[in-house]
Amino acid sequence: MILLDLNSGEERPIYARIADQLKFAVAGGALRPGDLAPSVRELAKQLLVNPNTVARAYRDLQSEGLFEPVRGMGIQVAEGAVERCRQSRREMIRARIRRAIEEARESRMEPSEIEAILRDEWAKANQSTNGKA
Amino acid sequence: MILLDLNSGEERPIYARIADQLKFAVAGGALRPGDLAPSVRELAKQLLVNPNTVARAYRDLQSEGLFEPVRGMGIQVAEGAVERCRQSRREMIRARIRRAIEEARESRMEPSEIEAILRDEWAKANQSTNGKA
Amino acid sequence: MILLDLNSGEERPIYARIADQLKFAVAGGALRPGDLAPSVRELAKQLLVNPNTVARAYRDLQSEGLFEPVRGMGIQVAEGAVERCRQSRREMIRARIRRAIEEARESRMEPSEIEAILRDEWAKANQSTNGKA
Amino acid sequence: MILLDLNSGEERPIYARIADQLKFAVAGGALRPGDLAPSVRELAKQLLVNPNTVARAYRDLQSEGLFEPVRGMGIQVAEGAVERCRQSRREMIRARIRRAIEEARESRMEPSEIEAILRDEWAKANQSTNGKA
DNA sequence: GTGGTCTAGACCACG
DNA sequence: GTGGTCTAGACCACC
Repeated sequence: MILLDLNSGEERPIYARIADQLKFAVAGGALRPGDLAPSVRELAKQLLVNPNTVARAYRDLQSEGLFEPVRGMGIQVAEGAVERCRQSRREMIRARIRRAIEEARESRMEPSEIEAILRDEWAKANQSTNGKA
Repeated sequence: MILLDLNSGEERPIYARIADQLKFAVAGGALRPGDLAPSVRELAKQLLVNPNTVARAYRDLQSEGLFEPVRGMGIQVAEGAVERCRQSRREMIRARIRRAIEEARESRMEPSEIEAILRDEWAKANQSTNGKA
Repeated sequence: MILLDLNSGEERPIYARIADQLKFAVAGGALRPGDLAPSVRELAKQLLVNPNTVARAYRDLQSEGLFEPVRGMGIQVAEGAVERCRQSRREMIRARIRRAIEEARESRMEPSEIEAILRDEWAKANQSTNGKA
Repeated sequence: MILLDLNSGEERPIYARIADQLKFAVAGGALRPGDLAPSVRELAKQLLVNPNTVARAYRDLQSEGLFEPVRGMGIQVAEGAVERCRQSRREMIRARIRRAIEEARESRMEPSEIEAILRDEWAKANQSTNGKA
C-alpha cells in the first residue's frame, strides 16, 4: 500500500485523513471490492500512529458502509463502495467550491478577482500534476 | 450591520468566523479605519452568542494589528487594516479553492469533471447575484 | 517545576505572568524543545488558578510560535523556541530598566542618585545570590 | 505649563500619566507649594482629554495629600509635597530596578549579561539627555 | 488522560 | 457606557 503524506502540516484529525486516504484508494481502484484492507496493527506501524487512531478510521468507514469486517480475516472493501466514494467526494468538492465563491461575493470581492483566482488555481493544479506525470 | 450567516452548517469555531466576518467588513468597506466596530456586548446580543466569544474574536484581530482598543470608547479599525484585510481575504479564498481542487485530484476525480464543477458553480453564483441586482 | 512567585504584588495579568515564567523556563533550559510542558490542568492546580487562565497563557505562547500543541498528548516546546525566549527575556528586562531610568530622569532625580541606586541594587542581588550558593 | 507627551504609545492609564506629570512638575520645581495648579477644565482642553480624566488625576493626588483644594480658587500644591514627591519617586524607581534584576537572575540569565544591560541603558540615557542639554 | 470551545456571570479600570 | 480579566463548569475531539 502506498498510503503516506500523513505526518504534519495539516490541521484535520489524523483518523480522518487516514479514512480519506482509504477512500481515495477505493475510488481510484487501488483497493477493490472484496479486497482485504491492511490490518489495524500493520497500518498503525507503517504510519507511526497509535493503533486506536487507525481503528477509529476503520470504525468510521464501517459506519458509512464502505468497509465491512470479515470474521477472522480482517476488513474488506464493501460491494457498492466504489461509486459511493466517488459520489460523496464529488458532492464534498462541489459544496466547498460553492461556499468559497459565496463568501467571496458576500464580502464584496471583485468578481474579476474571484474569477482570476479560480482560473489561476485550476491552471496551477494542472501544471504541477502534468509535471509529475 | 452586515454580520450574519453564523449559526450553523460550518465547522470552524464561532470566534474565528466572527473574526472573518469583521475582516470582510473592513475589506469590503463597510467598516473603515477610525470607525468604531460594534461593541462586544452589542454584537454578542445580535449574534446570540456569549460576549466572551465575541471578545475572543476581537482579541485575535487585535493581535494581528487590524483593530485597536480605545480606552473606554470601544474598538477601532486600525490604520493600515483595509489592505491587510483584503490580502487576508484573498488568501483565505484562494487557499480554500486550492485545497478543494487538490483533494479532487488526489481522489482521482476526472479533470474534466472538476473543471465542469468550477465553471458550473461560478456561473450559478453570477446568475443568482444578477438576479438580485 | 520551577514555576512559582505568582500570587501577589504585581500588576500584570496572571496569564501574562504565567506566559513569562514559561518563557523563562525555556530560556533558562528547564524546558527544552520537544519537551512536553506541564499540562493546563496540572499547572492550574499547582498555581491555584483557573485552568482557563493557564490555557490563555499557552494560547498566547502558541500564537508567538514558541509552543505547539500535540494532539491528545499535551503542549510541546517548539523547535527554535530557546533563542527566541532568550531574546524575549533580554528585551523584557532591558525595557523595564530603561523605563525605570527614563522615569527617574523625567522626574529630575539627580543622576548621581540614579547611578547609586543601580550600583546598590546590583551589588545586593549578587550578595544574596552568593550567600545562597 | 509645559505638560505634554501624552497622546498615545504608552499603556498606562491617562489619568495616571497626568498625575505623574503633575508630580514631576512639583518635584522639579515648576509648581511650588502654594501655587495654584491649572484648572480641571483648562488642563482637559489643553490635553484634549475628557475632564473626568483630569479630575480623576487630581482626586488621586489629593488623596495622597500632595494637592489640596482651596474653596473658590482651585487646587493648590500642598506644603510638604516637594520632598514627598521626590521620596515616593525614589522608592518606586528602586523597587522596579530591584524587581527587574531579580527576575533576570531567577530566569538564569548570565550575570555578565545583566550587568551589561544595566551599564548600557545607563550610558544611553546619559547620552540622549546630554544631547538635549 | 490531553487541549479547545463555549457559556454564564462577577469584578475592575477607564471615559 | 466601554473593554479586560478571572472564575466555574460543561462539552467535545483526540490519543
